[in-house]
Amino acid sequence: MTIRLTDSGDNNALKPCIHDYQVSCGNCRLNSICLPLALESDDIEQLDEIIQRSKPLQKSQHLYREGDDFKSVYAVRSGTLKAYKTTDDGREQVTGFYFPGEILGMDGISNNLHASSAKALETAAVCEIPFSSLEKLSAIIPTLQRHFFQLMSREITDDQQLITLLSKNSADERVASLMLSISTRNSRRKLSATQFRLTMSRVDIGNYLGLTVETVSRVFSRMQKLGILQVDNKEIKILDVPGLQNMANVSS
Amino acid sequence: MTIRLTDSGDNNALKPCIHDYQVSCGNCRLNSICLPLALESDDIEQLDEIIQRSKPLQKSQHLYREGDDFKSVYAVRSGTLKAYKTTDDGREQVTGFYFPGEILGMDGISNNLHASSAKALETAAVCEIPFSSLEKLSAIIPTLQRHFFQLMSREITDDQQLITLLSKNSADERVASLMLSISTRNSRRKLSATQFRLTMSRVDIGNYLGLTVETVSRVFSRMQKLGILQVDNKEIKILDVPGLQNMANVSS
DNA sequence: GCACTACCTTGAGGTAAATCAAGGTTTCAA
DNA sequence: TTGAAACCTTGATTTACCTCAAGGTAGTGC
Repeated sequence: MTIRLTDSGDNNALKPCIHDYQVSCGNCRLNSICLPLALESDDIEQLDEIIQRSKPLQKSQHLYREGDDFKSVYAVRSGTLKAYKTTDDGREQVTGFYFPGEILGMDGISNNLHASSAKALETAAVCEIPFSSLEKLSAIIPTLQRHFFQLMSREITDDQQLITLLSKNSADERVASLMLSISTRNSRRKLSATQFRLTMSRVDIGNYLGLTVETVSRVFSRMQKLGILQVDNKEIKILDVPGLQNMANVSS
Repeated sequence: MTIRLTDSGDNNALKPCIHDYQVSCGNCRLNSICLPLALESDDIEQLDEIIQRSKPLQKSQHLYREGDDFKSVYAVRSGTLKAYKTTDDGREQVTGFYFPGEILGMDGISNNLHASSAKALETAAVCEIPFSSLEKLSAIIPTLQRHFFQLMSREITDDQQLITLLSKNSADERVASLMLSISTRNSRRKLSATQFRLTMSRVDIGNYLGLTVETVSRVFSRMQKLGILQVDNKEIKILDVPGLQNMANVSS
């Protein structure tokens, strides 16, 4: 992962130094679910030019902090991040988990300051999209403008979903819903919908769902006992999808 | 508010018939806090042209319903509206209250379907802003594009605020926060920050804050007993602003 | 490999808010 | 003006989740 300029003396020495975080949107395997979605190939090239790819974040490193000047939004390339706010009385509120192909940082647009902090839950790579360039490009590529409006709107509906979950659902329902959400997002990325490793701690999950660690832990134990989930620390296997959906209280 | 065509026989009879919902953005007293904010006067004229003003909604009439085709976003001109979703098991989740100068309907952009319903809490007038026109205009008026991005971002941060409130705060804190929010939004519109009439029922408040009616009612009684609020049914008078802020647990 | 720390689980007991219940008030239409 | 429906308040009881407590497990740096 480190840049090794002293690798070799021959003329092709630079080639192996083009690291995978320098892959362009056109080649990126996430382009069908990420910002380039629905763009023409020459539009993708224009988008490519404004995007900055930097070296990966280490676990627990911050991408930005609440109150930082807002300059860019970010697309997750690999790994997972959590976004969180610190409340007036110093406690933490996790506002979202972000997986590859998802965009974060849009909450900073309104005041030109990041409204939340973002931290890597594991080694993670992101594409930085300078917002001023994105604005200019949006004005000339209607599809891009539309798509970015849709992404922001999506963030709103996701938040509303969480509001409903927090306001109306039991601990069991909340945890079940999160497991289903992770499952769905995994399958969008062509990963297993039934088996995955949680990158966030029980504390983070509880924090996101408005529950204590103990409650989250008890829900997992209960689900395991019911044969809905197989839980081995962070390793999750969904054994009974309909059972989980039923527990989450969702129709279909 | 009623149309009186038989008012008078003289030539000026039509003048009083130009109702206030036909006022242009340029003349609207809300233009400093609404969508035209920060626009140049000729830009405002262009915006004016795409905006449709129709006759007011009666109390409990819907502006749009969850699942309706998404065509427009709306700016509240007068009155109050609530946005709500119906959960899978048929219960209602209020996702927001909208006051004059505020924009609603942006959650419909992501799927081209309204993600929530909007209902008037009292007689209310709105300006309809067809989204496709707004998109086109945004591409040629950078300030408008920026401003609309900011409005959407603002909706996201507001939702995150509510998420935190639901996840971390007690019933007292939630109700106190809502009272402060209404107070702040009133003063933005040059109305009294300390005295107002609630347009929503206790059920709506509870629904929005993730509480039952009974709890909301008890919190109001408690606040009254503590001399923080004077509550006379829907009429609210804030007697002790610092006390209310203290109860809401906000740092000033 | 060991020790330190962070993380996870389980149990017992307490509590804020939900539920259930009943009576009062306001609103609105006939 | 009256009656019905919607809305609001207050009390008693229940409950889901929190808090406190303690022990176990996994990960990490020396």
